[in-house]
Formats: sequence, C-alpha cells, structure tokens
Amino acid sequence: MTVWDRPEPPTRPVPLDRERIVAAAIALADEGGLEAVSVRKVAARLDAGPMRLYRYISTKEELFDLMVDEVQAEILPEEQPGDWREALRILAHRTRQATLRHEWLADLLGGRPALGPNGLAVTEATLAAFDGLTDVDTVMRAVETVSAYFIGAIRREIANLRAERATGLSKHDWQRAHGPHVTRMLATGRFPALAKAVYDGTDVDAETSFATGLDWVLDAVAAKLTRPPA
Amino acid sequence: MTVWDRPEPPTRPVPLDRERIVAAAIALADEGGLEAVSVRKVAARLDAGPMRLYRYISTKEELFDLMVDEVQAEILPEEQPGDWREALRILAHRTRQATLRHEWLADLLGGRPALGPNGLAVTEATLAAFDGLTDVDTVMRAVETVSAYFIGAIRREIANLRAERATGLSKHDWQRAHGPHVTRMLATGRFPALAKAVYDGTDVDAETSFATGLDWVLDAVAAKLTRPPA
DNA sequence: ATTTCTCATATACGGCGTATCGCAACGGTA
DNA sequence: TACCGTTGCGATACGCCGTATATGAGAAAT
Repeated sequence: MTVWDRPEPPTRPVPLDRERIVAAAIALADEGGLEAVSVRKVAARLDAGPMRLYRYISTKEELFDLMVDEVQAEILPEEQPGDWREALRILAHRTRQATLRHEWLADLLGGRPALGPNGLAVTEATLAAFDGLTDVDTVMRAVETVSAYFIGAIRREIANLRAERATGLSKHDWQRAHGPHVTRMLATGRFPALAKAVYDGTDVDAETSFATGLDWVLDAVAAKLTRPPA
Repeated sequence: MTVWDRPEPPTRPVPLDRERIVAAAIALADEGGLEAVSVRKVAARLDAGPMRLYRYISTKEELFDLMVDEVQAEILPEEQPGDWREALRILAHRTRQATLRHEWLADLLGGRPALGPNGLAVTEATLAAFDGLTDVDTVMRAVETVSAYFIGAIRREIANLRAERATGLSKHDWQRAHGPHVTRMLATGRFPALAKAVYDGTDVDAETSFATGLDWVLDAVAAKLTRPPA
C-alpha cells in the first residue's frame, strides 16, 4: 500500500485549555476592547467551534473572570516589600500599569470579587504586609480604603483617556477636548466654580495626580495605624 | 354620512421625548439590571417601534449617559451645605444611596465623564463648597481623590452584594457565602494572612465601613488643606 | 388641491450567547 | 479483531440584540 492509497491521518482538533482560551480572549480585548471579545471570535482565533469553549467555561462571564485573574498575575509583585505603605503603593501602581496595558481591565475592576488564585494571592500578599501591625479589622479597612481609591482613580483615568481619544486628543480633560458642549455650558455662567477650575486649573499628568491622591490616602491610613482605633 | 361610514381617526403615535425614554429605561434597569435594557424593550414599554428611539438618541450608549445624568439629579443635594467636608460627605452618601436604589449605576459609575447637565451641576456644587479655601489645583485633587474613593467603594459594595445574592445570602462576605471554593483555598494554607482576616475579622455592615473609609479620606484631605501645598 | 417635508414603521442584516443533539473517534473488553 | 460505551466536538438552531435602510403615511406649506 503506497502513501497515495493511504488517507491522511484525521486532523485532530487543536488541543485546548483554559490558558489558551484566556490568552486568546485577552489578545482580542487588548486589540479591540472588551466588546471585541465574543465566544465566537475567541473560538475562531483558536481554530475551534464556538461551542467547544463551553467545556472550559460555562458562561461568558466566567471567561471575564479568568481574564481578570490572569492579569492579577501581572500585578502580583515578585518580591515582598518590607513596608506596608510600600506594599500598598506598589499594588496601586502595578494595578494602574496593568490597566494601561489592558484598558479593558478598567471596565471589570471592582465589578466582581476577585476570587481566582492570582486574585487571592494578591490579597494575601497585601494583607501579609500588615502582619503584626494592628488588628485585623483595621487592616481590612486600610486595604479596602486604598483599593477603593485606586480602583476609582484608574477608572476615571481610563474614562478620560477614552473620551479624549474619541474627540480628538487634547491636554485639557474637559474643555477643548469635549468640544463645544462643555464650552457652551460653561459660557452660560451657571457653573462658575467649575468654569474657574477648568480655566485656571493646571494640567497635571495622570500619573502625578494618581500618585498624589494615593499619597494622601496612604497618609490617612498611616494616621489611623499609629493611633489604633478606639 | 353615519359613524359607520366614517373610519376611526388614525391612532396617533404616543408622544415621546427623552424624559419618557430615560424613565422607561431606568424602570427596566431597576427591575432587571442594565442587561435588561435593550432598545427594543425600552421602545416596547413606550408602545413604540424600536427605531423610533433613534430620533432621540443616536446610540444605546447615549441612553446610558442619559440614565446616569438622570440619577445625578437625585444626587444633587437640595441645599448647599456650608462646610466642604460636609459637602463631600453628603455627596458620597447620596451617591451611595442612589446606587442602592439603582444598582445598575454601579456598572456605569466612573465609566464615562459625567458631562450632562445634572452631572455638571453636581460637580459645580461640590467645587463651590471649596470657594476661597485654597487654590484650584488642590481643590481638584481633593474632589477627585474623594470621588475616586467612593466610586471604588460603591462598586465593591455592589459587587459583594450581588455575589452574596447569587450564592444564597450570608453575612460573611467571603467564606460561607462563596461556598466551598474559598473555603478550600483557605484550607490549603497558602493564604495565611487572608485566612486570618476571614476567620478573625469582624463583620461590619457595608454602610459603616463605607463611612469609616470615607472619614479617613476626608481627614487626609483636611490635612492637605490646612497646610497648603508647596 | 397639490406638493413638499417629517418622521413612524417595517424590513433586514449581521452578530451575539448558548441549548440541543447527532456522530465520530477513542479506550477498554471479550 | 470485533464490539461497545464514553467522551466530547461540531453543526444546527433559537431567540435576542443594535442599528442601516427603505417605505409609506400624515402634516404643513403652497
């Protein structure tokens, strides 16, 4: 029997696992935002039928959860910093940078509890930085307060960035950027304080304002730590 | 010509305006979450064809913007409080309460700049509370920091609330609530600090923890205000 | 009365998430 | 080697979505 007689071996389907699926989904999201992630497109990128993915996830939402957890791995600092303050600052900045790399993360941040392995590891590392410093409750309050801050701040930053991008770039968050509408509103005189802020305010770059606010919040936490709660 | 000969007058289409559309959309979202808001369903609720809405909005996203701005009206405090600190605190709490009334707001908060009339009014009122206290830049930093905090905090609160709801309620955010998974992870011993936090932590109700974190942040702002920046 | 304009509606397109089910390849047994 | 149960892939299908476009009816203007 010659080669010509024998049929080719059947093409086995591309092997699949969650890792590959998540990687494909992240690639799509990086390129076109969260809305570019569809079960069908992820599958196509893996040369698979859409339904095949449902062996690995049971819902599209779960795919998002996996994506977030994957990025948490980027956030987890490689070495444990000594100081709690450093730990929180680094966590905040790493989260911000991860979000700048993966803008879609802004849409998901804080949207669901992060209970994946990497998410838990990040939380663990953060809590560990407070070991022996105060009671658990104060630690929780501290971590939650700081993370609430940076989640909110990152969301706003990305929101502004997108808005600027959508209207043709500009340095000033508001005014020229958002074009005639805001300008017109301010011109009505109904928003004097706002107008003053827009016209007299200095343009600070996003990173600086992020870091400044973060320092304020960290100061606040520090103040509560030295004087343990009543 | 008798009645029988004359045809009925043509049924005029229900009059429509943005207000009605937004109200219908909000009603739907209140009942079934943001995902229950579809152009078709909003239209149906108004006895209109789906396409009719596109005379008033040009995209579904715009509808969301209008919804958010509508809720901003609920947030705008009726009377101007004297103190900047009171102003920020009230803003935070009113935003939180609005979000508890309209949970879908959590998904939108911080997702886009709030440039609608009510959004601008809220910002104006907030900025006005700082009138004459410090330079514009510090004021901006203060307002942004505080709002970053409460947006993040509100998002987390709603996220936890939904998670609890989805798994059958529980008092403890994590453990029993999220069922076997977290428990199992904690049992591995890989997350000692986290485990301690979960087991030894006190259950604080959401409002208290929100208010506590908020106070910390407000303290931080106060500290920066008394000592104006370099 | 006739024309012009405005705007509600119908239809249609391409995409979505996912339930269901037939079927082909495989591993184990006789 | 023949059979057979299991596994899991893929095709198909359903009902929904946002919205572009075309059609036609009524109001307004002449």
